[in-house]
Amino acid sequence: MNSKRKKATKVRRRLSANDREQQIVEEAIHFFAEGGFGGQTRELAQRLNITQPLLYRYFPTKQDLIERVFNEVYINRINPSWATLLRDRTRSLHDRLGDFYRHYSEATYRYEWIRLYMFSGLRGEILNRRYIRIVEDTLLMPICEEIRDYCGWPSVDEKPITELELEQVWVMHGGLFYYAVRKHIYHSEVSDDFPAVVSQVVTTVLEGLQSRMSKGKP
Amino acid sequence: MNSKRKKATKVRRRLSANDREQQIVEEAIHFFAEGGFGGQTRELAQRLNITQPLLYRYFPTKQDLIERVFNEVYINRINPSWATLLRDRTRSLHDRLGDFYRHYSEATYRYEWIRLYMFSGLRGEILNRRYIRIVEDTLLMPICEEIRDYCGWPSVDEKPITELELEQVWVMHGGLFYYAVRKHIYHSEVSDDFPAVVSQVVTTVLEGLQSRMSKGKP
DNA sequence: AATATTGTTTATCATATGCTAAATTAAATT
DNA sequence: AATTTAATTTAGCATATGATAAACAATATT
Repeated sequence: MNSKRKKATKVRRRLSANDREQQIVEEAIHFFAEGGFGGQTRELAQRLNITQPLLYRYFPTKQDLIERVFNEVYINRINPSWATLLRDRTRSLHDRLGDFYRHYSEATYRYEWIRLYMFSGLRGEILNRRYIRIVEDTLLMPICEEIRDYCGWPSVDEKPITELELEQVWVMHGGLFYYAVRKHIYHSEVSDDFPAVVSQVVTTVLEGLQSRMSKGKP
Repeated sequence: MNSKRKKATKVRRRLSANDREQQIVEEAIHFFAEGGFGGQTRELAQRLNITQPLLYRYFPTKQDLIERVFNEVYINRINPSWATLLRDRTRSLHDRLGDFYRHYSEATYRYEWIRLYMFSGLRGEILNRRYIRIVEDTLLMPICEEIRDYCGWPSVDEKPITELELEQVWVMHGGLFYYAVRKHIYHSEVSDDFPAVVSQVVTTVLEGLQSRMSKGKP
């Protein structure tokens, strides 16, 4: 049994190519999220307890590894069901937005996600513009439409969403995102009750917009 | 006269120590804002049309230059008169906030400012936490107080500003800041009428919060 | 058990990069 | 004009860093 336990606890020196590759990607996510893409491959290898040239067996260049990290972190992170949730008019818009931001924040307001996203943006990667486009089209525009309905404004068929309406929602969305920036990038003190913040903000925005209903806007 | 013009237009090869130092700092601001603090001193020197070792006559280390850049960009950027402006109850709060964000955005929503700020944050510099502290104490808290007055809520003496009230203002402030992040970091399309965005958002937030007055909050 | 496969390491290259010392030369001073 | 001062350049060091080739060794196959 001693030998068995030994066998069980012994760290396998060799992993299958698939396992090793996945292990490298996982560690690279943490590594690059902490220090940016300027981080050295030797240091990454050290954290993995492997030699640096081994990285190059799995990823021909450092850039290839970085792109793999992008794919791992950002592909399929936007759940299509969120748009469905947002459009479910059997529920109050306040509750829908609260639920949505609970899901959305769980998926994206994470240390690695936020930091890699900002590093990527500063690098000028297309990733960010692409992601923003998707957020706008599949999440913010639907929110705009639901706000139209909530406020009793004309439907989108009658009048397209204006730039200002979208910007209004962007400020809310960006303001909530900025909560995560303060937390994970500035390491600043933030409220530990994010759902309460969302509830408060959503209420304020919805009531604020609704109060214009009588004034004939948007 | 020919010689005189020649003399006037001729580029001086040697600058006074002060001029050269200032010139280096100016270029370093643009240089580091573009590519981050990992940018090479040789490339910076090339942009200045000087040799790289000359940089080290003015700044003993690269880090010293970086710190000088921080000082140049972030010291005394918060104008104390803004707080005065915000507290001027002879004007409508909507107008005061509009004016404030016009000034504030002119000072900080700039390519260099935004990007260096984010690079700095990702690096873990104390700069950001220090700056946030100042923003909170001298700008956001006064805004919270003015909102109290606007909504007819109890004064700060009777009841301190709650965490949630501050977070509400942070979301507005961060949302507007995020406009600049979208523009200067993601290079995304944003409305070119920022004052209109501010006016819209401020109206929404103020009306939204005021509509709770009857409900006995904050 | 012998052989083949492939995951891993060792040794190393080429270039990048922060920084220094000494030489050079433009400008100021005498 | 000669001399001094100081801004600037030339040459180069030490280490960092992405990447490669070949040797090695654990595991799978025969």
